[in-house]
Amino acid sequence: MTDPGLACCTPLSGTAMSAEQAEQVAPLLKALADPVRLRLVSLIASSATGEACVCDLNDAFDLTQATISHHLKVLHSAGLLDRDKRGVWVYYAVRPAALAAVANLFQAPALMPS
Amino acid sequence: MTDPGLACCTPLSGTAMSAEQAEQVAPLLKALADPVRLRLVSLIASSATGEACVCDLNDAFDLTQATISHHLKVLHSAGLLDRDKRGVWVYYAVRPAALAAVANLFQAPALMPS
DNA sequence: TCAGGACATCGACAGGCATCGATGTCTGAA
DNA sequence: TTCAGACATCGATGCCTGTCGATGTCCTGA
Repeated sequence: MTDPGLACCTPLSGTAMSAEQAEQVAPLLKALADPVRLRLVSLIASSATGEACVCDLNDAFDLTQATISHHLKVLHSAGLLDRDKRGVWVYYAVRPAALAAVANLFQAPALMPS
Repeated sequence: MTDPGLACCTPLSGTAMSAEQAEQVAPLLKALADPVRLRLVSLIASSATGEACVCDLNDAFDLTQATISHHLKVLHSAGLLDRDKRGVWVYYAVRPAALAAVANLFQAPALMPS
């Protein structure tokens, strides 16, 4: 739409992230972009053993067990949590690699120019 | 729900982020949790001048000008972008403080236990 | 074998969101 | 004053999502 001779500003550089990269990372951010899920990940990550069982996570929220289970499924489907069933209880643990992938976003030049 | 005498695991630690913290950061992640908006921020952040005008951003996507304008509004409303109208053109620039707030999330012990 | 508990799944509902075409607003130039 | 272009806003539409109650599945202990 913009005529080169009348460009309003310098053309955009080529160091920005690609559409493919954005499509890959956005689902991770989407999974984390909810207060409940953010706290769930935080609760699990900050536990002494690095994991937490669903029963304790349920107690931390004023939400139905079905809702917590749904949020855990979303986080698990996004690859942010590992699921381990031990007897009657189910334990969730964070996947450091997935979290690191998001963390790298905010240290890459594509997002943090300084 | 869980009887203390029959606890399935050690109680959750207290270093996790608070509900208020989660409510504050989640909107920022939500604004970034879209491939188009992620690329918009990346395009702006990686430009030589640290800002970009809407006309160039429009050209980078196969989307309507109305849609791009909507996404820019979302990012601006979330506090991630600054808006500066100069004559006919509008320039958007990233707010490093807002991006840093999100980046700090992934370096805080509440999310990154290691 | 059976009962109870932990967790997942299902169906439903309300609200939110990405996208579009159409239209409005503002600015600079003729 | 008028016109064209840059950008925002509006209304509509179809899809996605957070939440719930109800139900299903699986495991353990009696």
